[in-house]
Amino acid sequence: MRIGELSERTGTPRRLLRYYEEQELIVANRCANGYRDYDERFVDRVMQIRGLLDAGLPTRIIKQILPCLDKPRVIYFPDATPEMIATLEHQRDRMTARVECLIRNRDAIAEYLEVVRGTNA
Amino acid sequence: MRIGELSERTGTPRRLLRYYEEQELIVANRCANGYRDYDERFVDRVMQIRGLLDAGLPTRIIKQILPCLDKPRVIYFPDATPEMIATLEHQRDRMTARVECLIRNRDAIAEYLEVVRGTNA
DNA sequence: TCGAACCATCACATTGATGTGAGGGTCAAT
DNA sequence: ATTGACCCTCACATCAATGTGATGGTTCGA
Repeated sequence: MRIGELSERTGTPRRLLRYYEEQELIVANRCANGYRDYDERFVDRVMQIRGLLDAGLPTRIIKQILPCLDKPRVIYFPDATPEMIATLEHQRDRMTARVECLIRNRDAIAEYLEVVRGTNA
Repeated sequence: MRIGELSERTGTPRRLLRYYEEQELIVANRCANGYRDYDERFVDRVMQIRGLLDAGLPTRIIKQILPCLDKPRVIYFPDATPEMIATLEHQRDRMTARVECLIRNRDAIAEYLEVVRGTNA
């Protein structure tokens, strides 16, 4: 598929798909005429990127963790340098902290909503 | 306490404490000489702000949800307009989505790390 | 062959969260 | 009274993510 379809199917502006490519989060094939050519897997991949961006991870970090998230678990051990592992562990812990913070605050919001609803009902 | 102490105790640059005030996330008292004056509660409050920012929420949204997160649950119903409630519900759902995305990806990272560790052990 | 609807690159603008520094008060200790 | 360590405001700079538009090539159907 071309960039327009991927854009529609992921709800992502073309501009951003090109930007993600520039940041090396995705690598598109090119047709003979220079058009980008994506296969189905890019839909999930792009949604994953958007979710992570939305959750506060910068592209630089996403680029580092994406390669180890591929579905058919293919691990290229050459990539698994000690530094890489340390980075991943660090990011894993940061994500856990984020999750806790989000849950804590979301629950507080939910509780507030319930009190308000209960009072107004 | 003054801004320097709050900065140290929260690990937040003074610049940012002033920025949060400018964005109306916090409102500092002023001493006679114009210095900002914070009490203990600002420590938690600032950490909460930082956590939410780190989790990808913009100050504009944080400003909206903060008032309903105060510990001694004090609900000012004048604030609880239908729009406000709708906003809160929307943010609550977005936060849930973020949590799910983060957990999914964090677990994938953790799994990767375990496989790598297992293989190298 | 012409126009619509794609695609490309390039470049400049904006927004939000920050960094940094200038220019200048306050205050406590010397 | 001076110095050092605070504080103030203001303003410009930066960075990442994103918007927007200029300029031009490709494809396809009327």
